[in-house]
Amino acid sequence: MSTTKLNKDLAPISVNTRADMVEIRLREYLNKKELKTGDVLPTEMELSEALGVSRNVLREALSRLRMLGLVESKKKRGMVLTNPDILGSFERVLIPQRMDNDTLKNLFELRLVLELGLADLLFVRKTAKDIKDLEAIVKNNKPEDDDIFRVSREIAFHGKLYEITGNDTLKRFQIMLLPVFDYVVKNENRSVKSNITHTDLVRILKEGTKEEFVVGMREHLRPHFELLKNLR
Amino acid sequence: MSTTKLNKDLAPISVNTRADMVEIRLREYLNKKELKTGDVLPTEMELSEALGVSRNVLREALSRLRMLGLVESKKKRGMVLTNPDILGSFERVLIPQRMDNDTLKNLFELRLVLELGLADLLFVRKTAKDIKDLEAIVKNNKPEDDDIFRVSREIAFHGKLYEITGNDTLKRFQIMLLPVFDYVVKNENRSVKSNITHTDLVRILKEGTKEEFVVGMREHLRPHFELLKNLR
DNA sequence: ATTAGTACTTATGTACTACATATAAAAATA
DNA sequence: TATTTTTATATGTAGTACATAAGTACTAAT
Repeated sequence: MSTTKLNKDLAPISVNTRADMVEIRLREYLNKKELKTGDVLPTEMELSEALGVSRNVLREALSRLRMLGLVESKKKRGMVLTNPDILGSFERVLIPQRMDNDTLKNLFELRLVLELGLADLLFVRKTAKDIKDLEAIVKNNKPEDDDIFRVSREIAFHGKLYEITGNDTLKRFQIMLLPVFDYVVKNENRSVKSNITHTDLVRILKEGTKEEFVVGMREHLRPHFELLKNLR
Repeated sequence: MSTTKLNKDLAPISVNTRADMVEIRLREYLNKKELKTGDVLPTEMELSEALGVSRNVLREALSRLRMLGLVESKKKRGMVLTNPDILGSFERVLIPQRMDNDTLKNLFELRLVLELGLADLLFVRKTAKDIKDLEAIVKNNKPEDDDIFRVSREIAFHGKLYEITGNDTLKRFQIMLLPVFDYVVKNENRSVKSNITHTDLVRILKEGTKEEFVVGMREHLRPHFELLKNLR
C-alpha cells in the first residue's frame, strides 16, 4: 500500500505539526543521560533523514532548542549540546499585558512568598558591608518623596535584599517579576501605609532575629496582601 | 580563571542569525500595547516581505513564538495572538543533568525559600478539609518505611501544602522543581534526621500560629539547609 | 622537521519554488 | 432564510540551490 493511500485512509490524529513532534523527539534525545554538555549532535541532514522530515521542519524545531539554549550550532562543526539559561525563556513570556488576571495574581503572590521566605538566607549571608549598603539606601527616605522616587527606592531596597542572598537565580527571578508587581499595583492605585518602614527592616536585620524579621516583613508587605484580597 | 567566569565577563560577540533578529523584532511588535489577545497578525508573506527575509527564516522565528505560546496559527485565518503559558518554556529547560552546580544550588535554595514563605498563605487559606487531608497523608508514616515510600510521602505532603495555597502557578512551579531537589539530594546521600516531622507540622497548622509554623518548617528543612552548606 | 599559508571539504544559514491541506468566506442550492 | 457546495487563501511540508564560515589536508618556505 502506498504511503499516500495510507495517509488518506488513516488521517493523522495529532493536531501537532511535524515541528512540534520533532521538537519533542529531539528533547527526548538530548536529555538522554549518556549525552553531556559539549557533545556534538548528528548533522541536520542525518537528523532529518532519521526522523523522516524535511530539513526545513527539522530546522524549525532546532530553532526552538537554540532559543532555549539547549543547543548551539557552529558552522562546519555541527550542533553542540549546551547548558540552557533556565530563566531566559521565562523572560520572553513575562508580559503583564498578555497575562490573565489569575496568573497575574499568582505571580504577585509568589513574590510575596519569596520575600517572606528570605529571612533565613539573609541572616546566614549578611555581612557588615551589606548592612551599610542598606543603611545608605534608606538614609534619605522622606515620606513626602514623590511616586517615582518611592518606586526606585523600593526597587533598590528589595533588590539589595535579594543580592545579599547571593543567589543569582533568585535575584534575576525577582527582577523579572518586578514589572508584574508594578502592573498590579498601578492598576489598583490605593496607597495603604505600612507601620514598618525599610529603615525598621534594616534595624531588625542588623540587631534582631530571623523571627522578628519575618514578622517585620509581613507587616511591611501587609498593604500588598490587603490588595490581594481585593483581587480575589 | 574558569571558562564559565570568563564567559560572563567576556560574552562572545553575538553573531545573531536572521532568525534571532526576526524573533526579537516580532516580540517587540507583539508586545505593543495596542495589540491584544485574539488579534490577527499579518500573513507570513507580508511579515517576511516587511522584514526583508525569506519565509523560511520568518517561520523559524514564528516557530519559537509558537512554542512559547505567544501566538497560534490557524490555517487560512493566519496567526493570532495568544496568552503564553508562562511556565511551559521553563519546564523545557529544567534538566538537572544539564545544569551547572551553581544553578542547581540556587534552585534548591529557591525551593527552601518558597517553603518557608508559605506560612501566611497557608494560614489564610486552609480549610478543615485541608487539615483532614494532611492528617490522612501523615497518618501511616512509619520511621521504618523504605526510601521509595519516604519520597512519595514527601511529595504528597509538600504537594498538598502548595495545593492549599490555591496558587496554581506556585504549585506547578514546585512540581517542576522537585526533580532538581531530588537530583541534589540523591547526589549527597546523607540522611540527617529532623526533629520536626510532617505530623508535627500538621498539628501546628491546625492549632498553632503562623510564626510557630515558620519555626517548625525551618527545623523540618534543617537537614536540607545543612546539605546546602556542603555544596557551597 | 616545523611552521605558515593555501586549497578543499563540509555543515549551517538563507532564499526560492512547488504543492498539500485545512478552512474561512463566498456562492449556489434548497 | 438556512444549508450545502465551491472557491480562495494562509499555513504546513518538501526539495533544490547556493552563500558562508570553519575544520582539514595539503603544499611550500624557512
